[in-house]
Amino acid sequence: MTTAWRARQSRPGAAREGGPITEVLEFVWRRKTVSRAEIARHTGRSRSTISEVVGRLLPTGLIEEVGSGESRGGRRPILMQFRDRASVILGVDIGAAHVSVALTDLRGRILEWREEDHPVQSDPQGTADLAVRLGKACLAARGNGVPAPMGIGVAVPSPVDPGSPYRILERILPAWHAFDLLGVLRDHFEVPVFVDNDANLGALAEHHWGKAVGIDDFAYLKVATGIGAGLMIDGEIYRGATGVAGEIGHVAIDPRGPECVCGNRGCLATFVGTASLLSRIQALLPQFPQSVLNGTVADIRALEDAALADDPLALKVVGEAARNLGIVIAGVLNLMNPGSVVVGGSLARLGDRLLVPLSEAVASRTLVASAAASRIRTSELGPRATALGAATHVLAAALADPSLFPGVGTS
Amino acid sequence: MTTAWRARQSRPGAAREGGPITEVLEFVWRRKTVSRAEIARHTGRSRSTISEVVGRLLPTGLIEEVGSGESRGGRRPILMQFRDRASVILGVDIGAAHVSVALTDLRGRILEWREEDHPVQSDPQGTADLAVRLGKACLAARGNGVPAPMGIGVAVPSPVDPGSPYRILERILPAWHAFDLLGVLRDHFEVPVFVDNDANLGALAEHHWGKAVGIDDFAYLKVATGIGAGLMIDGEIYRGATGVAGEIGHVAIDPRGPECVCGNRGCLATFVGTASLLSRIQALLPQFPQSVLNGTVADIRALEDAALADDPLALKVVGEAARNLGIVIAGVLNLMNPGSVVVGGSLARLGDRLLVPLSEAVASRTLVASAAASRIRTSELGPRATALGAATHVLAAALADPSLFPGVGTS
DNA sequence: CCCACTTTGTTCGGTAGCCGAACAAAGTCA
DNA sequence: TGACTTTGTTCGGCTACCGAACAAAGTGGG
Repeated sequence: MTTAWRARQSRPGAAREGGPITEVLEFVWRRKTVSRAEIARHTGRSRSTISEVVGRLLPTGLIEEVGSGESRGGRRPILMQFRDRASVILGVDIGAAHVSVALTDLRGRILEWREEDHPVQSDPQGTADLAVRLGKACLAARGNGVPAPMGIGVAVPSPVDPGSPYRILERILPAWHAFDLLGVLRDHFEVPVFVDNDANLGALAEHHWGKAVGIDDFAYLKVATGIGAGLMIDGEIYRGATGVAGEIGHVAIDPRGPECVCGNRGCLATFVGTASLLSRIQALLPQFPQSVLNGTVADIRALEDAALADDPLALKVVGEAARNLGIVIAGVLNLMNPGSVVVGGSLARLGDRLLVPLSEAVASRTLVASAAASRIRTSELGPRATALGAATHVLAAALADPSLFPGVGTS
Repeated sequence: MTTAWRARQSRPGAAREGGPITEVLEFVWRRKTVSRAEIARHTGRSRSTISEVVGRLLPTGLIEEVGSGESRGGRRPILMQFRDRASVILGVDIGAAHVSVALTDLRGRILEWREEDHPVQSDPQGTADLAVRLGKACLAARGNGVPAPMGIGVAVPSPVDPGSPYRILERILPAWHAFDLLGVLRDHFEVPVFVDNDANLGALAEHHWGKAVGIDDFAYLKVATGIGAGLMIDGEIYRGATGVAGEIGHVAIDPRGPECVCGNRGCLATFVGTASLLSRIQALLPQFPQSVLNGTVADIRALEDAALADDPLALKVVGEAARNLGIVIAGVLNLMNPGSVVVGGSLARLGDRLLVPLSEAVASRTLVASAAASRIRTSELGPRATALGAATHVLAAALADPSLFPGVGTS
């Protein structure tokens, strides 16, 4: 029963949301230094309004005055900047078999980092305790200078229901049924806690710090143990009707392909999942006796390292995966027409070794008109991208509504 | 350079856009009859605000008072309703080889209908003239009772650039390069003109009058001469970065399939386009000598009629197309997780004969969790859906911003 | 050096939008 | 008949924002 009436003629660049406080805050955040008059010019608000808003924002500590700038023929402007160190954020990455925690400032810099393997699937309480412990370790390592974080973001390897984000993981991990991970974190740190799917948060990280800065419509593919996509539409993460948008692991790419655990044939997951890649190595080893992978323990990191060393077997396996990935990405391009595609996850470190065969597969399956095909890139955020995205979620919430975080200027 | 900062924690049902005028207008439109107090309760605004807004809306003629309703224990409410006949709208459907025009009231009722075949692809000026002539014929047929329409909506069989919607059709139809169809219509009727892609407008029509009423996230597939999709996301039509979102005709579904005009292999268009279906009939005719299609002129309408008569050959061809369509729809479900899928276009009249094999193909390719798979339906709007959607676009614009249409209450 | 002109930032009414309270009108129910 | 409800309107007030006016602080030409 949502509002049925919102379609209208598109009006580019006329969107103004969240009120002037948000507007000013986001503008200051984006620039290095900026004056009141400049804000007024760029936002279209009057100088008096901006002056008043800035006056209310200064005591929060989120922005600060920082000397005066060059004159443009009149009085010199008072420059202001965003206080990146006004507070800190904890970003928690719950992986399939590990937990990692990043402590970041408000500019996405990772101040501290803790990571530990853990049987996440079978042990919810232990996972929650571990997340708390790692988070406390991050805070303790910074000493007295850093007070309580302004919020905690959590990335989970599972769809998140947009309606009730506090029931998570149940679908995929039965042991987590009704376990309140967020409640544990909230009780321990006493700050707001946000959750989202890991691929969605990876997309958010790319949107703020990575290859999708300034691009409001793009698709992010996380290629690691599993495979998932995060879709950003008009600057917001798209979750779909029931929160499972982007679950592309079981898109069929070959009706005659191998059987998948989901019961179908030729799912993408049967071609590019970790397990699939490793078994593919085993199958091809006899043909590549001189491969560095021969005799080693099958491991996704070993595969990546071998590919980076231009091992023929590794390159062949990666190339096959890239082409299959390309089939799905071509479908995404044709259907959604994103402005860009960013490939993340551990395989992204392969760079062009992944991108070249992938782009070829995409180009051969996309209309020439869809020039977006040329804008496929690999992420450079590395293995900490997911935790960073989790922290970014909190930052975005803070910029959108600073009143949610009253105790920011305490530091 | 759009606003980079809009991501935030999802807040269900808290969206309030367009100001109270729009809000009241849309609410009255959706209900049959409604009182001021009821509007206040449902919108969350105060009674005083609603009273004032209604006072400003009444003289426009868009809404009217219509007696009093049942008491709920106190004073009887003054009921109001939307004036469906306050104005009329022209909806123009530019097809591949025909032009059709619908004259509708503000409730989507088609008051007049004109249709004529025309070589659209090669004759832009003639097409524009025909559209003007059919539009005038519709208006003339209603006699003196109906004044000038409040606006004109145009559906074109081509992507529309969301940034500059006045350059259309060029990509696919070179003869239309720089031809200003919208300008011709605007000059002749002197009212606002809106354009969009036919599949997008089909989706809009379903959203207002068809199977997607009340559903803000869904995918509409138009299956006719060609195949295209219209995506509605959060109540708005999604166009993608360059306006070609939903162009699914060349999504690859079988890497070993037949070659397509686009140069790839196994495109959806090679399986379900009109030409493909007809050639498939020819290929199978020898196996079905008793088919009613034997000896007739190959024609898409004949195929549909035969299928409706349960002709085995027709059912086989339709079933194959449905299964191939199902592969793509499964991909759409996995990627976008829409709340519903509506299949439109001429093939939709086959109903369950299309839907049953299609749903089977989808179910076998979708995760069980994605219950959305069960919500695939065929449109019932019929062959006038596209023109109706074009008119609906104008209606939606009017409800969103009634000030755009000053001369409404003239009738 | 002086004076006209700019730009910045603040102050100060004024306006528009919306709300809550109060109130009259019109009803129900015991 | 009287107490209580609901509706719709009026009115005072609050908030957000703007434009105009102004002081502060600069530039540049003569």
